Amino acid sequence: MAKHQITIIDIAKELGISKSTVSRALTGHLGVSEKTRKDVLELAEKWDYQKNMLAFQLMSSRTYVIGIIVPELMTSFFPKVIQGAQVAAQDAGYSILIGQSNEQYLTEVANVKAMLANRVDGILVSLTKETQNYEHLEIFRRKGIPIVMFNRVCTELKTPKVVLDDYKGATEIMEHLIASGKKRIAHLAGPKNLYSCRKRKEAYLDSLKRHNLPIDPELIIDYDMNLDQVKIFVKYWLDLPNPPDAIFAVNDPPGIEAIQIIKERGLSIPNDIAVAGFSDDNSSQYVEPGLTTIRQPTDDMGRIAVQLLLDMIDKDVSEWKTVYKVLKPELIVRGSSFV
Amino acid sequence: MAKHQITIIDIAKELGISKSTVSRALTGHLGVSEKTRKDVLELAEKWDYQKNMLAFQLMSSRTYVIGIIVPELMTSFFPKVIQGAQVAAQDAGYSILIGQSNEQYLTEVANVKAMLANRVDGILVSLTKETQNYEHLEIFRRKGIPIVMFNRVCTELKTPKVVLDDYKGATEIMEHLIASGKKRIAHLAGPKNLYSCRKRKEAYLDSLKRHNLPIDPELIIDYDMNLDQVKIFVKYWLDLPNPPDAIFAVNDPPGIEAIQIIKERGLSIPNDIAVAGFSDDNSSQYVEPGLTTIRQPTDDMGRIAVQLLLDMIDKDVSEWKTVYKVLKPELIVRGSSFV
DNA sequence: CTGTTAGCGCTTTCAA
DNA sequence: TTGAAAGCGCTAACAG
Repeated sequence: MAKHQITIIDIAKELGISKSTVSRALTGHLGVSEKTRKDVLELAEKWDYQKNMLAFQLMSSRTYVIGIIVPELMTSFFPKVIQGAQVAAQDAGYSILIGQSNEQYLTEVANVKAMLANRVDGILVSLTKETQNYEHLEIFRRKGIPIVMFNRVCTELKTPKVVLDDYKGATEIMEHLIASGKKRIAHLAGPKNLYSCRKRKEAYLDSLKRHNLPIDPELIIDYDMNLDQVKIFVKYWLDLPNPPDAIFAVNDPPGIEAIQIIKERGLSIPNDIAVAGFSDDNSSQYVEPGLTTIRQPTDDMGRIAVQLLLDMIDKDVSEWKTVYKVLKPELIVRGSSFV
Repeated sequence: MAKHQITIIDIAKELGISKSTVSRALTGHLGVSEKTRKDVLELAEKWDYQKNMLAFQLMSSRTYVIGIIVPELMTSFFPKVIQGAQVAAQDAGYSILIGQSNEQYLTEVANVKAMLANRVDGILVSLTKETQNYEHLEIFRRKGIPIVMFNRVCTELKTPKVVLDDYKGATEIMEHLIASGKKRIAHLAGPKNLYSCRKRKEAYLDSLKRHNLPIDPELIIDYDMNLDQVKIFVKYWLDLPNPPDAIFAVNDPPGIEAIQIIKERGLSIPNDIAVAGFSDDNSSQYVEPGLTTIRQPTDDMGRIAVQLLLDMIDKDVSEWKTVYKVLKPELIVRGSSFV
């Protein structure tokens, strides 16, 4: 490992000047003669000099890196949010360090520790479905490192959050299904500790009440995001003496899965059973029929989360505000609920 | 910004001992009294001490970070490879820094520079569709930082590569289509500077020749991965006096798009026209009919790439071998080509 | 305009 | 078993 990374000292030696002068020339400071500056820049270019950020970060105690921890990258949702975040971060001179928790609490904790050790200037977090303890995130506040939650947030932490108006989105789905004449709507609910899933379920229940439709406990199943089980749940519903005429899934993957199963049974979608999901996954437009869903403003979510974070960086903990930013959902009606 | 990150000095001060002793206790070195070790560890735990990796990395000139640069995260392919890489890296005590080049050469260069500045111990790269100049990657070799290419590789760089046997995969697709009785197979080819796309095209041409099928230039269109244009190309083909009876797209997104367009025309898939893609995107199983495609062993690809990289780290540049690892494709036949 | 010094937090000598 | 000093590469402060 003959890692010969060029340093300021190398350049200084070659040019026979002091390293501080080289540093000044490189950072574009005033007070360097035109000739010296030119010599330094030329040699740096020729030798592929790259500032050792490690050293710079160590002395400035700033890394200009924002950590972002997401539960998964398989559905298109998080990659889209990351894209939005990346653009905003880049504009402000920050890089993004991505951590993937794979929906596991322990991996999330490990990611958090790694980010802490790497001295990120702040982190954006979207929780795993398992996370119920927030000790690992509270450390950030204690250490004065800003943290912004997005999408998968929790009420226990006092910190800015960017979320979709899940209640409104779910209500739009329900209103749409009910307006289509559906009366026995089943709900595949998400993990109970995810706030957004609770909100969606709440909207489901409230919508039924508002329209004086009966709430049948048989039609509500808590789904822990294990796709393999969807088949069992949907078949259970289809086999009921009085099966549902619509299924509102907490997000798109199980909605897509449900469509497959219903088609296998030879039932008609949406006439026999309508299906709706949430979050507009890439695949949802391609299923046959297309899956009715809620589109989230992913770009905005990433951008706003970064902005909130940048606002906190440089400010004292005492000045931090716990903004709660709620974004608007957009109903996307496709063939799974509408002919 | 009252960032009060606990340091070894803080602990040393509190305990009234020297920082070197604290360091020794923390790193589990011998030659520390039981009591001192216990005191230090307890206080560290109590105060949430996190080693400042920046400082450690600066002195050890090792970051234990592997950079991975991918062109996009929207299709499920790269996230899957990353997942495989992440597991392998984690097992070896490395973290992964993800850079997304958005298929833009300049962004790729910027990513590379950022990784260099952050002193990653090595990088995995999959090129953008635009990349034709490899100067930014050659720097790594000069600096003694290992680099492994995967999926989107180039012949110009002497460095280990992990790729799918694109020629074989494309041949399997072609053999399958031809065996299904298709005789006028169109090919939506990928960007010319992507080696894997050239190989797929080569297989397309060779397969036609082998079966004494005519090669019609009208049926070969170079597609620059701009999805919007697919509509134009496919319509052009459909409007030919003698339209194709099958379309082999260089990857899945345009294949899926083609299916939509053909269906809009009221043509039957696969009877009138069969369609095939490449890489088995998540969405491909959900289109109607399902898209015939080639599955890549994404997990293996990520894992092997990391292994090759780790083999190079610590070794001198002179010992680096330019392994060329070729993985086996798997043909996935779905309704778009088979009834 | 340029050189010298000190220090970011850590580990690793070398001494005691 | 412990402490003191040096150094990783950089920049800011202070002299000259």
